[in-house]
Amino acid sequence: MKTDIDKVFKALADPHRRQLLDRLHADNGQTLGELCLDASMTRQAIAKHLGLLEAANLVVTVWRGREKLHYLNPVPIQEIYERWIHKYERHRVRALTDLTKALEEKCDD
Amino acid sequence: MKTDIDKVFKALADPHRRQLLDRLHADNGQTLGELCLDASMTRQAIAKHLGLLEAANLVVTVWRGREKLHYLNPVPIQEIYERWIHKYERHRVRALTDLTKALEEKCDD
DNA sequence: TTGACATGCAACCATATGGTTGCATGATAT
DNA sequence: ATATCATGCAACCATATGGTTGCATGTCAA
Repeated sequence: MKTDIDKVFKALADPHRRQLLDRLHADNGQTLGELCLDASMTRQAIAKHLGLLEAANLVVTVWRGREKLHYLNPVPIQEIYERWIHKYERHRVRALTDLTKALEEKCDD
Repeated sequence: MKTDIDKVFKALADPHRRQLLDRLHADNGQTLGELCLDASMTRQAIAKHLGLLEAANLVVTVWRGREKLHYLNPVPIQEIYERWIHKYERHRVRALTDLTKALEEKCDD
């Protein structure tokens, strides 16, 4: 079984999907049709990408008649930060000194 | 051609690779052999994962005799935050209100 | 010097992934 | 009512990905 956080990382791994999030970030609540304009792939391909983003809870959808509106959900991105990136930030300085020390020793040969 | 940031996102997409980063975070400068202990796959598989992490500049290596030491490089993770996550954080409240408003309208049917 | 040890390289395999095409379904507008 | 529009579903395909096995290379230690 995939963890929630794994689904989010996987969803973010594709540049097209990140671009879709960017487009929703610029203009929230777009329909599938709108998100397909000026795209270099078929509607079905984009619908699949949106499906993955939805499964990762990065996008939430609302039906309005026959249109499906797509909204950005910023919560999982925030969780990636808090549960994963943040801990590396805390010890960032130590990791960097480890690294530079190792690289210096390398040059002492 | 893959962008730098894309390589980092791709590298972070695999749970085994994130686990390797976690292990280096806990104990920096480990050899390949050490990183293979208690792992459920072959040395070669782990070496491939480390190769991707190195290509994404998330890990930097130093040779010491016949051993290869692996160090965590926190810089790309920080860049992911600054160049990508941060902008979503800034408009987080707006995105959330967009979302809840849309969900409320959905219930007004 | 020779054997053991740490790692690299390459071929190969199964499955996942990203994309396509074709058709089905349900809502809207005339 | 019916044609059109927005979307979903399913089969299919090529390539990417994650893993394996087998062998080669270079370093250390006896």
